[in-house]
Amino acid sequence: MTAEREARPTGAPVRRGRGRRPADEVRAEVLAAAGALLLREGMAAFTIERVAQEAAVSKTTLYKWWPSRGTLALDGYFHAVESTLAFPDTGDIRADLTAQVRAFVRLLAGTSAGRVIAELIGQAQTDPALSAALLERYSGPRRDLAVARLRRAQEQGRLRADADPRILVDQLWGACYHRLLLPNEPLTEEFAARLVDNLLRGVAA
Amino acid sequence: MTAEREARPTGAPVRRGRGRRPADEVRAEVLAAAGALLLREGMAAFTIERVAQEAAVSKTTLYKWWPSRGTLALDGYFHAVESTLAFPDTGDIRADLTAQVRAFVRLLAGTSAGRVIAELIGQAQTDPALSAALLERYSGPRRDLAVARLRRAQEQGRLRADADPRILVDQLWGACYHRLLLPNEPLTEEFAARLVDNLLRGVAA
DNA sequence: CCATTAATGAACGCCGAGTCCATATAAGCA
DNA sequence: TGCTTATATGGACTCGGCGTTCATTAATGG
Repeated sequence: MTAEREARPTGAPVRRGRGRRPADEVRAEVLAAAGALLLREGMAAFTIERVAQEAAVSKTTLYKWWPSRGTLALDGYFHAVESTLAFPDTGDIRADLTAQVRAFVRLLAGTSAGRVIAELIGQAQTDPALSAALLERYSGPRRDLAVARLRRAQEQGRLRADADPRILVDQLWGACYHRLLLPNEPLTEEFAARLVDNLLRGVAA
Repeated sequence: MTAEREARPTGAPVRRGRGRRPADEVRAEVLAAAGALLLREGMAAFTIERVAQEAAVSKTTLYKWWPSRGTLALDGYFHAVESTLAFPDTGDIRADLTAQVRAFVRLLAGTSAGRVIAELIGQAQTDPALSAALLERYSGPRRDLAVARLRRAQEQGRLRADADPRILVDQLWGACYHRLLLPNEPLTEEFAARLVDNLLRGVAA
């Protein structure tokens, strides 16, 4: 008697009946809806109830698969931006660093991803599950890539051997996060370039 | 007829009757309760309702004076820690920077202030009122002090004249915030010292 | 083709946000 | 000093999201 056979136009999943459904299908719909909602309206509007509604899925399903709002948001973000994890090595460490930090600044300041990342980091400060996921799946891997590239530069004698690559990462990307999260000063590509410059040349007179 | 004349022991304000009360008195009780709650249980437990209860004050009063949960928390934090804003100038820029960044790391990693600051910055990402207050009353003034000290070093010829002090601030304190907010790596005093070292000497081979 | 399995959806209780209105008290005035 | 007025106050109220429970229904496998 339930005559609910409508074609799904785009984006808006139709309400299905009750009962078991293929997990993959549901998961895909959830991630799509979560990512879209996140980029469109930000973390403030990103509520479990809202995601359930937009994905045409029950809250129970969400709670079954994701431990917290934050982790769901993180998965939605990854699904939406399809981040390409790579750190090219042209042999020129200065050029490579500058290119990477510039690209990062462009991502943060030029797209809606910046706000989302800021809100995810913010949410992580009071959401242990998100914090763990963020470290393991986002900042950790990126940090590792940068450290690896810096280590190679050290081996090639382009960088002082006694400089800790892990600390350099904080002084390059951490500085960008600083301007993202506490925006007293603007986040520009010129800023990115000067970060690299300061560190390589040193600023002592 | 209301026989409610009890001595206020410590910390726990007695319930008063209805009606107007001296604003200063109420404000002091609110800030004390807010600060204590914040340091004791963190931002997750810091709810308007909870503060109202612990300060023995009605929610209406809180909403009348503070635009958001975050700004109330910020005021409570300042009331609790009595931050001493100073940036000594001994003439030795390296020593001064190292001392300041070290002290900052000690504050972040060694006391409960670190968690609170992290949670405030986190909350600010989705709370415009807190964001504005944080920039104007916390990060802004601190940034200005550091920039002023760096400018003096430039005038004295200790620092390259073409280095932007504002960017150096990001590469020193921003790096610390990075390890605070995305704790993939530990936040130690040795880290603080090496931040200064890297920047002053440069890391190019 | 049917029995088993397991995800689903709706409803429920709880809690905190933010608002409204009658009230009691402090402040102002005579 | 005594009264009036102005205003902060407190409790009640609505709204919305969280997280859970339980009967239901479809997918799965023999």
